[in-house]
Formats: sequence, structure tokens, C-alpha cells
Amino acid sequence: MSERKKQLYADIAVPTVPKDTLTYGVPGEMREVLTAGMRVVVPLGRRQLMGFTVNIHDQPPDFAVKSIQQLLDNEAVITDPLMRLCQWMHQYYCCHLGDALKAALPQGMDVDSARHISLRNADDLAILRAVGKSKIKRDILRILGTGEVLSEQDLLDRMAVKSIGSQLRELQFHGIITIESVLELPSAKPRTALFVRLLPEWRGQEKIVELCSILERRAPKQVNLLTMLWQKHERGEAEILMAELLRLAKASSTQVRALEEKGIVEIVENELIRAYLPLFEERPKEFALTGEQQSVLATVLPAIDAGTSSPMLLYGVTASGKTQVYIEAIRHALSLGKSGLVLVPEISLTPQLVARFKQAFGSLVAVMHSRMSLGERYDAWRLTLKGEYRVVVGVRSAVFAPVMDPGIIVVDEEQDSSYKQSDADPRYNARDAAVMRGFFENIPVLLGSATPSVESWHNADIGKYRLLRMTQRIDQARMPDIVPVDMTEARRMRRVRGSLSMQLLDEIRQRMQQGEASIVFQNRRGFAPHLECNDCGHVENCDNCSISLTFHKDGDMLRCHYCGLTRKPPVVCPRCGATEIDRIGSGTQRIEEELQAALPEARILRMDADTTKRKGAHDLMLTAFSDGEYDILLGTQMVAKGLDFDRVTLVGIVSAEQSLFFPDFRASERTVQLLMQVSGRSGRGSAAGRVLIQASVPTHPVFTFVYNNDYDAFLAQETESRRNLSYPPFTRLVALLFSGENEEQVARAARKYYDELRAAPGFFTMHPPQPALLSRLNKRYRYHLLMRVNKRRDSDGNALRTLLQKVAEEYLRSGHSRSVTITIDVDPQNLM
DNA sequence: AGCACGCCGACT
DNA sequence: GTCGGCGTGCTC
Repeated sequence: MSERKKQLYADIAVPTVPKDTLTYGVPGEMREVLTAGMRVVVPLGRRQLMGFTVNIHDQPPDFAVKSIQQLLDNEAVITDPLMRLCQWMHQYYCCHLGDALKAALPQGMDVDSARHISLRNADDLAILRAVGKSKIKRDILRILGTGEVLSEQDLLDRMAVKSIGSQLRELQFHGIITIESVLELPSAKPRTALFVRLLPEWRGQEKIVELCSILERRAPKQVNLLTMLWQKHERGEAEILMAELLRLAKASSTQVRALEEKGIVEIVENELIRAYLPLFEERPKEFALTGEQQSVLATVLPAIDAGTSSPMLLYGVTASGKTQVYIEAIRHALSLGKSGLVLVPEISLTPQLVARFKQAFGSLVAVMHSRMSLGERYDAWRLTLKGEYRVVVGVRSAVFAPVMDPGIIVVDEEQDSSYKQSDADPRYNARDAAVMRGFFENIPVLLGSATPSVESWHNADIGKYRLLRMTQRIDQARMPDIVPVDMTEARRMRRVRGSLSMQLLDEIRQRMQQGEASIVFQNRRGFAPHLECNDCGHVENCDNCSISLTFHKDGDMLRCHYCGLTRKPPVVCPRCGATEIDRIGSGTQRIEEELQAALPEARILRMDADTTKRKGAHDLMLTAFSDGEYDILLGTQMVAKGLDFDRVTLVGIVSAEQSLFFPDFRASERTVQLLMQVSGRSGRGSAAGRVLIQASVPTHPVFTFVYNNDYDAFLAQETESRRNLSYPPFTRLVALLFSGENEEQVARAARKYYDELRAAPGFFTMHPPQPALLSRLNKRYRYHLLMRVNKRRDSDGNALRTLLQKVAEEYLRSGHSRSVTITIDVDPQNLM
């Protein structure tokens, strides 16, 4: 018994610190409570940082450890399967473990230390000696002389110099100032409000009447309050929001406090849940499950019962009722006491979809969405962890949602590229992460799509995924008629108005006469993507990026869609002084203008990133369109997916080629998927749908798959082409991107990596480094290396990660500038 | 990633 | 002597 307890150590993953974990001592008072998955505050150098407890052990490391400073949670916020998922991401996507873990939490839960600088009591002589002749030091002390406590940045802002770091250090060394590291609280916290309730002994009609008669003369407001409280109590509302009570009773809080002092009411602080409430509503539809839906469920439900990891690909044509399959699967999971997770692409997390899940599962549903506020997201996450939400519907990052005991994970539109995070570490694909999570949780994962990715199709083909098919539209709706419009021919015959063919305009007009609606799709916002001098051909480009500026007619502005730069369009050509500057190409703004000019009566709703910026704009627009307030819904990608309106019987695609000639190996796949998805918006009700596809070369072989509605044939051909060209799914692509403000340094870094990598064992192939397609972005030059990894020779990505680590070390050792940033993107979606 | 430290040229 | 711009090394 008397044996001293062994010292415990914890391995902590700290975001952005380039070490898997750091080892800290576990203080005695934490040894009983600390578990893996909890967040802690640890000292690192002069900073205090948030870290994740990964492992607790009693192996003393061979260096002096510091101790954990503070616990941030009293239970694990990273459940065991999520910890394993993050470990997998760390190794597969070559990112820091801490960054993967941080991605698993909503924003705003981070803590960081800030350095607070203040003046210390010191004698004049010491000050004089420390300051010497430095003007900067004298200024610092003058500012601090007011007794204020400031950060380095605050000080800097009030001075006319660029840096004060060394001066601060010397002043601190001489004991003149104090620099204290202070923890800043996380910005996300539960929101609370005051509530008022009658104490139990006063809950009775007679007692209230009696009280009121006593109070009547001297305290009429208190009588009002009591009456209000009693009425609410009678209606079953035991507690009433203080603010509301005051408003209703026209009283002030002093009067409530008075009642509290008399021991009649009680004031309590309760949490207010910030829930995301969609503004869109729709009458629920009545329907029975189709035979195909039933037979799919006959496979899915037993898999939920069995509780074994099993990925499935649900390949069902548009309008075949996939959403209802998801709902039934989750209903089943709930009936077993489990919960469910549904991932949807950013763009199709529409109010329509949310409404269907809310109808089915009511208050059990949490929505996780990037348009929600920090507080809303925090509450959704926290109450999911507490087990109060049992169904989570969310975008990419919801793959980390802490659902208690999930029974199934659904990934809708699994081919969608918004599942891939490409702008920050971890650069993960949420669809693949979902499959891995299903593996760690031992549950089935259902990947749904009308147009599966070549990768998932291949996985089904080789038996990694189980294939489930639905080939019929519900309600016997026919597939729409898909009709090419030859724009070259139409132009020759003068049957066009700007970018729109007379045929499309005629058919839209016809729908308007029949009281039906049309969707017009143009995947480009703004008015015109280029401004070009008619005389010399000069194009207005972004100053920071190698891209042309898009002309926006609202506000008469040029904008860079990559870095956000805005500038007034030039009146004369800056190169040759000519005054005729052409607006080349068409975005949604121009199409809107052309539609309106050709169809003056048309009520047009334009939906793109520019018109839906305001919170809730999306919902309101779709509600209005659904209610028949518009004839034409014109928009970018956001009208291509998930929308389901019976009124829509015509879909027009302005330019089918737009995505086809993109230099990306997925260009054909993206084009076919997009065209088929947009087509699916048409004819969902009883009326037959029609799709007009405008193209300059309508005979391009890729389009024939769309005209014939034969996605199977496309998959077969595209799979062969990928095999021949050694592209995914037959290889694993890894893109290394080198970026920095100095082009020569960037090119040299890329070259150095290339040479180092080439010397390594050949489990991959690659070409020499090249400037990226977007060769400059935000003032930074960009070069890339594309590795094609042989999946058989490095199935789990371990060889790749080891090699990249080795090369990075060698790169640093050989004295290279740190002004070049290197990012690793495994399974990139966009080769930019 | 920060942050400290050391070195060096420029200014005054 | 002071300032400011790098490169380099370290953080449990």
C-alpha cells in the first residue's frame, strides 16, 4: 500500500506544432480524471496552447517534462472512434495529428495565450540605464506609463515603427516591464438567459388571488407579473423568459426582484439553445415505398442490425427516392436506440432537404452547416455529444460529429467535390473519411448518388463496396427528354439572342403560358468573365493572381473570384488607350439581362453566390420559387442539385462545354455528372420533363451519354480511359504544391523536392515540377509536383508518408528558405 | 507555427 | 548605439 504511485505521462497532440505528440507530466489531481480525448492547456516555450490528450502512460521520456497546466473538458470530446479516424487522417493525408483533431471540433473552442505587457515598479536610475538612448524604448515606457496592460500588437499600433520585439526583450531582461502569458477564453460558450418561475407553495388559484389582493394597491406591477406568471403556469409553462415576462407585464426587473425577495418567485439562469431553424416550409407528401426502395432497405436494415462495417454504394437515378431510403434507414437505427449521421454537399444542404429530415425526426435533428453562426454550430455539436440530438445532417466537417452510438452513416451525392477540403489541413475527403469512420464504428456506410464517381463505381466493381441500384423514378415519372441545341448552327441561322438560342427562349415562353416553371443553368457568376480591349486585345487581370477579373454589373466593378480584389473597370485601355473595351463571355448577370430582354413578362429569380450572401436568403428564394412567384430560376451550381419542384418542366443549360475543356482528368466526369444532375431537376411531378442542352459542338462524344441518359456506359468508358492513363482509381494522386512570393525560390524548392523524391524507391511516378495552372494566387507563385502512387505497393500510404517526411528533413537540412510553403494534397479534387 | 537569438548592414 | 531584416534552431 505504501508504494508511491508512479508518475503518469500524457502524450498531447498540439495543433500546428510539427510533432505528432509532446509528452507532459500528469499532475496528481488530474490522474484520476484525465482520459484520452480530453483537451488540455500545455506550456510550450513561452506560450500556452490547447492540446488533445492522445495517450496516458507511465514511461518516463529521456528529457525533462513540463506538466499539463489545466483541463479544458471534464469528459472526452473526441470519442474513441473519432480518435482513430484522426489518427488515420494523420497518416493517410500526411497532416499533423493535432490539426486533424482540431478539425473534429467546431470553431471557437480553441484557447491560446496572449502576451500582456505592463510596466513594473522600478527606480528611475534602472529605467534610465535600461532605456539608454533608444527612442523606441522610451516610447514604449511612455505608453505603458498610463498603467495600461497591452499586447505587443497594441503597442505596435500606437508607435511609428515596424517591430519592437528586441526592445521588449531587453526591457524585460532589465526588469523594467512584465510580459505575462495569459490564457484567452474560447469564444464559443453556451448562451444563457434568466427565467422566472412561481415557487411551488404559491402555485394555486386562491393563493394567487389572495396575494394579488394584498399587493393590489401598493404594487400594481407586481400584480401584473403574478397574473402573467399564473396564466403561463396554467398553460403548462412553468418557467418564463425574464425578458418576455417584463415585456408582457410592462414591468421592470426591480419588481421581479421584489417578488423574489418576498419568496414568491424564483429567478434561475437556464441555457438557451441556438438552433438553426430553416425558414422553408412545404406540405409533407404522402407516399408508399416503391419496390426498389424496399429491396434496397432489405439489404441496408439488416446491416444496421448486424452492426458490422460495410460500405454500400446506392446508385439510384434522379428522383428515384434516395432521400426516403436514408430516412427509413435512420428510422430503423433510431428504433434500435442508435443514431444516424447524414452528410450532404455544401450546395445541396437545401432548406428542402432539411425540412424533410425535420418532418421525419423533429427535434432529434441537428443541422451542421457553414452558414450557421459560431454559437449555433457550437450548440449543435455540444448537444450531439450529450446525446440530445440523434440525427445529424451536415456538410463535410460533420463527418466528425460526435453522434452517440451511430447506427449508420449516409453520404449523399458521394461524387461531389465539396467533400474534399482543399484549402487547409487536413486536406481530407469526407466521403472517404466516412467510410473509415464506419470501419472504426463498426457500422454500415451508405454512399448515394445518381452519378457515382468513377472511384466509387470501381470500388463497387472490385467488391469493396456493395452495389445497390434503383433505376426507376418514383410515381412512374418518365426520364426527361434531353435535347441538344447546336449553337454553331443556331448562330449561323441567326437564331440566337446573345448566349440564348431562340429555341430555348421559345420553350421557356411556352412554359410560362402553361403556368409552368423553368430552370436555367449557367455555372458562372458575374456579368462577364473577361474585359478585353477591342483594339490591342489587352485583358484586365488581377494584380495578385494569374487570372482575369470578372466584370460585375451591380456596382460596376471588376472582381477577382480567387482573392477578392475589386477595382473599377477602366474607361480606356491601360495599354493602348483605345476606348472600346469588350465584355467577353457570360455570367448569370448577363443571362438574366438577356432573358429579361427577350421575355419582358418573365419573373426571373437569379440565384448565385452574389444573391444568396445574406443569411436565410437561400430559404426565402426557394420558398418564393416553390410558391410560384417566379417563372424562371436562373443560377449557378446551386440550382443543379437536390432541388425538387413539381412546377419545373424545362431545364436549359446555357453552355454545356464550359467545364469540359478544363485541363483536369476529371473534366468529362464532372461535365456528365453536372448535366445529368441538372437534367434531373426537370419533370419530377406528373408532367414529362424536357432538357435543352446548348453546346457549340453538340456532337462531342461525352454528350451522347447525357442525351441517351446512359451513365453506365459513361462509367465503363471512363474507367477504361483512367486505366490507360494511370489515373485514379488505378493510382493514388498526391499533389505537392510549392508557393511563395519569390518565384525563383519556389521553383528551386520544387526542383529540390523533385530530385530528392526521384532518388527514392519507385512506388510512384511523376513529371518534373511545373507552374500550377493557377500560377499565381494572392501574390504567391505556385509550382506543383504530381505523384502517381502505385496503390498495390503502398496500400495504406505509409511508404509515401515516410518518404515525404524524409525529404522534408533533407530539404530543411540543406538550408532552404522557409519563405516557400509546401502543401501536400492526397487525392486532390482540383489539379490547380 | 511561433518565438527567441544571433548576425550584419544601414543609419545617425 | 540603435534599428530592422534575415537565417536558424527549438519547443515536451
